[in-house]
Order: sequence, then structure tokens, then C-alpha cells
Amino acid sequence: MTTPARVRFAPSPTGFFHIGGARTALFNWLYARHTGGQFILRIEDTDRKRFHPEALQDLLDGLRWLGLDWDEGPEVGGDYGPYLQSERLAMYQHWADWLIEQGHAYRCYCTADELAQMRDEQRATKQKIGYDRRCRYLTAEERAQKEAEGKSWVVRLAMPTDGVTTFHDAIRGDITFDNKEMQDAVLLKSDGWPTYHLAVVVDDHFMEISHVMRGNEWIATVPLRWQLYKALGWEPPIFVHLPLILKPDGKGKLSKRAVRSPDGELIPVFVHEYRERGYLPDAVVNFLTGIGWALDGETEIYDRETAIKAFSIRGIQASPGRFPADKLAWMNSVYIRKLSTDALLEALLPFLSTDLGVDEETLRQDARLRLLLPDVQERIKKLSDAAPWVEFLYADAITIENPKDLIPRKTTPEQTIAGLTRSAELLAGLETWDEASIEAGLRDLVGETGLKAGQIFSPIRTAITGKRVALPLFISLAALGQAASVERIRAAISQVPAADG
RNA sequence: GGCCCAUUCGUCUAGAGGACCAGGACGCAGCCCUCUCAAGGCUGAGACACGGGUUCGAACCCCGUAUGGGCCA
Repeated sequence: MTTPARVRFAPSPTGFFHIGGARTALFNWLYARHTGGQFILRIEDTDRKRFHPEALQDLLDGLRWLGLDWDEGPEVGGDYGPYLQSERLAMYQHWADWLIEQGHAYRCYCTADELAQMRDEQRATKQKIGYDRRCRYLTAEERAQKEAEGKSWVVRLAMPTDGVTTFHDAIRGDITFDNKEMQDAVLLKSDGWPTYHLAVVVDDHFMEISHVMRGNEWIATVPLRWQLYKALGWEPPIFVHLPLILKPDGKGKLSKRAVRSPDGELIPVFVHEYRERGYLPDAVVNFLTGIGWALDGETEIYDRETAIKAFSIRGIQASPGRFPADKLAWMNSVYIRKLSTDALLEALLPFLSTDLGVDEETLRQDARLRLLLPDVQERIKKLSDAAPWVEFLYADAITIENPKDLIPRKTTPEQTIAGLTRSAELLAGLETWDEASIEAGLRDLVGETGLKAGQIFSPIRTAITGKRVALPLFISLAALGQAASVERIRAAISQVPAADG
């Protein structure tokens, strides 16, 4: 029974696409899809000084990577365009003029110097800082004279000076602001470009936006918006202010600067960084739905369709929350483990290629790599974690940085050397080189020597990988191949340090 | 500093007056499995900010305080 909503994501392309922005976009998208409505992308590029074309591209790429497709907007068009504010200037100017005619706005001729002086005086006399509305009460003659002088002007909204403005937020209920606190905000700048306040109201109205869902940091600007709607005689949309995402330490909102988790790890704040670090878009989307909203309080892992079906404004939290970085790491590992071997390989190729210095096609065809993939899969949290697990396949020889690693605990150097020697003999003599044969042979050897399994297996692991921690041994040997395995074990024997050495 | 908003385990959250001596998840600890590391299984510690009301009954409603956050300056 929900009516189709028209919602928009309206970022200002002044920097890279931020993960907090992605959450806002995602919630809008979920609501549009839930109601069978439209998700509209509108670019608020009226701040010419801070506009960056590459930021726009980064935004579009990021939205597409996350799978948040827009029904109207740049590159897809739509019946309510244009969707770049810079192409809608005539509309803003028209409505600014209209507001002046109706007496809801006025031309203000104050120069930057005059305004600075005004503020200095306010500070000196301990008055409240803010525009004193001097141009609002100009007489017709004074106004005519300023015009005759050719002074430049901005358009300001004539706000009510007493009473209160009460508006409804779909999450928090009614919110009331005292009009005395409000400023006569600038709507149109002297160069004819609109400010955010005017442009957003005109666009939301003519694009027939039904719900404005955005970050809670905008809540203080709603009274101004509300009065603007009233002056224009338009019906305001439903306002939905999403809880802010705070830094992991809870001190302030997740900013555009790099932030650290409590254990000191750097947390990416841009969407493209998540892609580059090996997060899966499905995982990021699932994760983001869980900040400020929850499916049912029980289920953590769910797909987009499930989220769309269950999404509701009522379920959105009012209180801000910190960025739960640990949970994202875990969730990404869950999504990695859900991948088929083929899909995992494809996802991993760019990362492995870069990290190992091997071209993608060679890796794609490498049966040895494929053999190890299921074991790699359950050990990585990000795609970028994979290389260290498989690099032993691509090294010509292994350097054992700390030869003591060859000797297991409660084992003597002599036992280690004997174990390695006999293992090498045994492996060299195997007629079938596969995981099962290798395991059977080595387990027999364990039985013969009376040592524990780890005492035999650990030195071999270190010999072939150079590490104490590596993938399961038998499959690793199987992948590495008989000749290389035997060679590495023999090479390691001479490196076993003497006791006390 | 002014205005606005919020406050459930360390963290993300379930909870819309009786179903809650508060549920799930991440993280943490222990045990099991085990060739290392993981994964998996089991177990455990861990929260309604505080004080007043309203009500037969409050995590849930109201007021105040505290704390946190946002916006403006």
C-alpha cells in the first residue's frame, strides 16, 4: 500500500564519493525500490569554486560499482531534467524574481566590506552576529538610488521575524525552531547563481520529489526551507533525516579525512578506496544497510532484494552511530567465502597480478593457483590479502628469513634434519603426485618415526613456503609440484641451525 | 557560546507500556576440531546514562540533569 516515492540523491561533486554519501544514496535507493518509485540523481554543481569534474566521474563510478542504478539523472536522462543544476539557472532566477514581486524576498546591496564592518560592530557591542536586514527595510527612494548607482546585489529571503517554524521529520516527529534565530538567507548570489537553499527547493518541487532523505547535519536548515516553500506556495516534501555516521572513536562525523579505528588501523572514507582495497560491493552494501537500520534484529547477512522488501522509514534509527569497521571486515570475508572458485579467481586477478608481478592471463590459466583457491578463500578478509598465501608458487627459490623457524617446538635440530631428509626421499619416490598420495606417504612417515605430526609437517611447510603460517601442507605440496617441493626441502636441510645456534 | 537532535552490551543493533531478571551480530575469552593459520561447532563475560514523575505495570510516555553529536557563530 506504499505509494511510489520519488527520491533523489543530490551530491555536490567537490570531492571523491564518500562512504557516508554512499549510505545516504543507498537508503534513498532502497526506499525508491521498496515503493516501486524512482531514484533520481541530481548534481548540485552551483558552487563553481569547489566543483571538480573528476569528482563527478568518481561519483558515477562509485554508484555503479555499488549497484545503485538511478532512474533519472546524468547519462540516463529523464522527463524532469536537466539534472545538473548549472543547466537550470534560468529557473532559479525566475523564482527569485517572483519572490521579490510577492514581497517574500528583496535585493540586498550590501558589499562584503559593509557586512564585515557590521559583524565587527556586533562583536564589539556583544550583539548576536548575523545580517541585520538593513536592506530589507529600504524605502523605495533608497532602493531606486542604489539601483541608479549600479550597485550589485544579492537576493535575500524575508524570513518571519517572530513566531516559530514547526516542521515534521519522519523519524523524529515535530521539530520547532524559533524564527528569531533565523537569518535572511541569500537565495541568489550577485553573479546570478543560486545558493543551495533556493536551488534545492526549486528542483525538488519541479522534479516532484516526495521524500527528502539526507544526513542529519542538514536538519538546522529545514526551517529556512520550510519558509521558502511557504513563500512559494508549494507543498514541502516529507523530510527524513538519516542518523550521521560518526568516526570509530565517536568524536565527530566521519569526515573526508582519513580516520583510524581504535587499534590504529586506517579506515578508508572514499568509495573507490573500498574497491581498491578488495572489498566486494555486495558486502559494502549489506554492511551499510546495517548502520541506522536493521533488517529484523537477527539476520546480518542478506541480499539487496531482501533489504528492499523489508526497508521502511519507520525502521531508521534516530541516533547517530559509529562506523563499525570490524564488522565490515568480517562481513566482507563472509561474502568472499560465498563466491564460487571461478568468481573468486576473476575477482582476485587484478590484485594478484599487481602483487605477484604475474600477468592476469597466466594466473587465470594456472591450475596450481586454482587448486589452492578454496583454501585461500577462507583465510582472506579482503581480495588484497590473497597474495602472501600463494606467492610461494611464484618464487624461484625460498629464502628462509629465520632458519630457526624450521625447528618445531620440543624438537631437536637432529630430529628436524632427519625428518626433512626422509620426507624428501619419500616425496621424491612418490609415483602419484596428488594431495591424497602425499598425505598418505607423510602420515606413514610420522608413524614410523614416532614423532608428532606437527614435528614432521612444520619443517616441510617452512621449507617450501619460507613461513611458519601457510596454507594446508599436502595441497600446497601438490600445487607446488614434485620437483620443486623436493628441491626446496633438500635446500632447507643445510639451513637447519645447530642446537643453541 | 546560542539553537536543534540523540542516549540499549566495547561497537552495530532488536525493542513502538505487560511476551525482556532485555534478543542477534561483530569484537573479546575459553573449549572442541586440527599439520600451522583460518574456517566451522559449542560455551562464556558484557547494556536499558542518571534522577523525578505518569501508570496496576516503563527500555518504551512526560519533565529535569548529565553526556554525546550536528548546525550557526
